[in-house]
Amino acid sequence: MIEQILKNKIALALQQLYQIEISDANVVIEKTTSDFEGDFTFVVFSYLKQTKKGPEQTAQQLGEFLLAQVDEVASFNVIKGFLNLVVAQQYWLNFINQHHHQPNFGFVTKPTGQKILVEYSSPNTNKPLHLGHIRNNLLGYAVAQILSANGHQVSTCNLVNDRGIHICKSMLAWMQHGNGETPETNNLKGDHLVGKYYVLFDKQFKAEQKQLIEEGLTPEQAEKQAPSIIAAQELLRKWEANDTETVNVWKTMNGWVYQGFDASYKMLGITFDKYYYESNTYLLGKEIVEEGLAKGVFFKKPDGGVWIDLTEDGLDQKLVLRADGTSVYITQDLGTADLKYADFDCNKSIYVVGNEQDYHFKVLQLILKKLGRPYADGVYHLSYGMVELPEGKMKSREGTVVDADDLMAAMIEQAEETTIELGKTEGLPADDLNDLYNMVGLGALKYFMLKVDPKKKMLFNPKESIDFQGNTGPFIQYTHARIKSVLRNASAANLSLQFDATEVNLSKVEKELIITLHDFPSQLADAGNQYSPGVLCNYVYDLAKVYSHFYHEHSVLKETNTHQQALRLQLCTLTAEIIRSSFQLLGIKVPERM
RNA sequence: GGCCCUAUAGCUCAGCUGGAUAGAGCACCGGUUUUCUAAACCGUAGGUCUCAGGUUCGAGUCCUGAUGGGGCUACCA
Repeated sequence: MIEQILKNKIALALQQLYQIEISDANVVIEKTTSDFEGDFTFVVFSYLKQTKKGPEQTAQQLGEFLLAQVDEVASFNVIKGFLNLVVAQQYWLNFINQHHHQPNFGFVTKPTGQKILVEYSSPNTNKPLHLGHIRNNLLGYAVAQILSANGHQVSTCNLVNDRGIHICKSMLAWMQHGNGETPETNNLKGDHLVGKYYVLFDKQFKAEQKQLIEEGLTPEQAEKQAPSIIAAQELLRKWEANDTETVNVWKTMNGWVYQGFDASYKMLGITFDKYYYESNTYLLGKEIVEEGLAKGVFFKKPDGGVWIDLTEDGLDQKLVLRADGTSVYITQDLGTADLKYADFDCNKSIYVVGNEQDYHFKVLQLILKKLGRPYADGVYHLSYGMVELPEGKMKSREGTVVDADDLMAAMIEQAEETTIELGKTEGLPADDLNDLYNMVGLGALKYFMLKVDPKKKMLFNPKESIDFQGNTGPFIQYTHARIKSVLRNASAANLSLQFDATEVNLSKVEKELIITLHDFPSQLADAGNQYSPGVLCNYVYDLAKVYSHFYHEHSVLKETNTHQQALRLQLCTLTAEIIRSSFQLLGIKVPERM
């Protein structure tokens, strides 16, 4: 790529002209702002002390050096300390000619040797997935795909939180009020059925608390003494004692939930290489506590609880094992971290988990480091912000959640309405239309969630639904469909894809399009390095916009210069391919027509 | 109390390791269809980048402090 050549030669120039020693990796060049002539810009200000010359003079000398030494540099101009370099048209034409028909252009095919495990989704099995889970799932899936496209060996896993007091709450309510109701008898999706009883428990629990408070108890007392919660805790004890009936109910209800989750995951288009279940892992980590005590990393308090003192690292003291010998969250996570490392031998382990657990993961990584785990440095918490509604935070127990299944269905329905409204249904069979509604509705949803910087909280307004115009998934899908249409027509007319470089002229927008296409590999790398699908979203949107501009300025099929036409066809081909492959990484499908 | 995140146009968001006149979309107003798909394109308008200092050739970006919003931290996961 040209950037590398330029950096290399700039480093050489600095060394030969001014005896400045700098590695080409540290040379920074950027794309020239559109208001100025040139393709790449090198800013000389920071080198002036060493060159002992003025900015214009320094830039001028560097420009002359590059012009003489680098074939690809056609000309240059200097404005203050900015050296603008113009790359020869031949370079751009060669680039498009070489890569226009390369599938998965920009993907790293040579393995980096890095093994990465991405844990995401990690749902509780007491209620259906909601909007927040959608963000998690899409992020985890997309990040795994992007890392894979960057040449890493990526695996994914889902740590299912299938035990604990919250599950017992749903179980209890079902045992009390379910009358044997099942997903089949009621034709209700399994996870929704279980969620219904979770809400029912909470209602009952709240009512009991209210009554106890009226009877003179404090709110704290009422919360602890309500019959429901006592019964749920009893159920948890029975579960831990492996009581047959309890375990059977637990298995049955979790089974319903898994069926429901599978359907939702399928709809979302996400998969996992491995499932971990907390019921199998929740006892892990106790040996590590022993190990830590022996190593002096942990210490025991008089009551028997085991702690770690992280005050020197700017954190607090943290409990790692209760006085009664039972685990806390971090105990299990230590054990699970070891387990994952044993299973996958990964040098990078990514946890896609909400930002309310920032502190927890800081602690986890710190403990792993202090224990001398070889994989500790590779632990990375991909923290994402909450999805908020206009009314504020979602509360699953209060029913103010946006359900994942409902939302997806609503998006697809919206896509259908809009498609019909625009009269785009002509000539397509019903099956294809249904596929299209799915692609567009889910594409809108996915793009909407992925384009936002993960660490920022985001606002989702279900009433306004999601736009299909502007910076959206459907706009980009539409761009793809239009290109495909052009390519279909071109193929029907047997148009040539070969051009002679001496017979073509690059217009401004054609060149802009080539430069944007050329930039894809580095954007993909950025998205990988930053674990941010948003980088890719913004890039593809930018590409689609540049293409649209090109589309409106030039016609392809009616171009009479066959060389120029071939060039344009190549531009179309590569644009469509990059849109397709990028969207694939984001988990979004692209239609051939829409 | 301590720690973390965040603040950019009326709204939702970009702005990469500091670079030239801070960008999109939506909404608003105006224009474009004998031209390969108008879910499109073009144009107008909209900004003290929360505030105050500092670092330097140069700050939306880095540092310090203040304020607003969110989160975590007191044996839940």
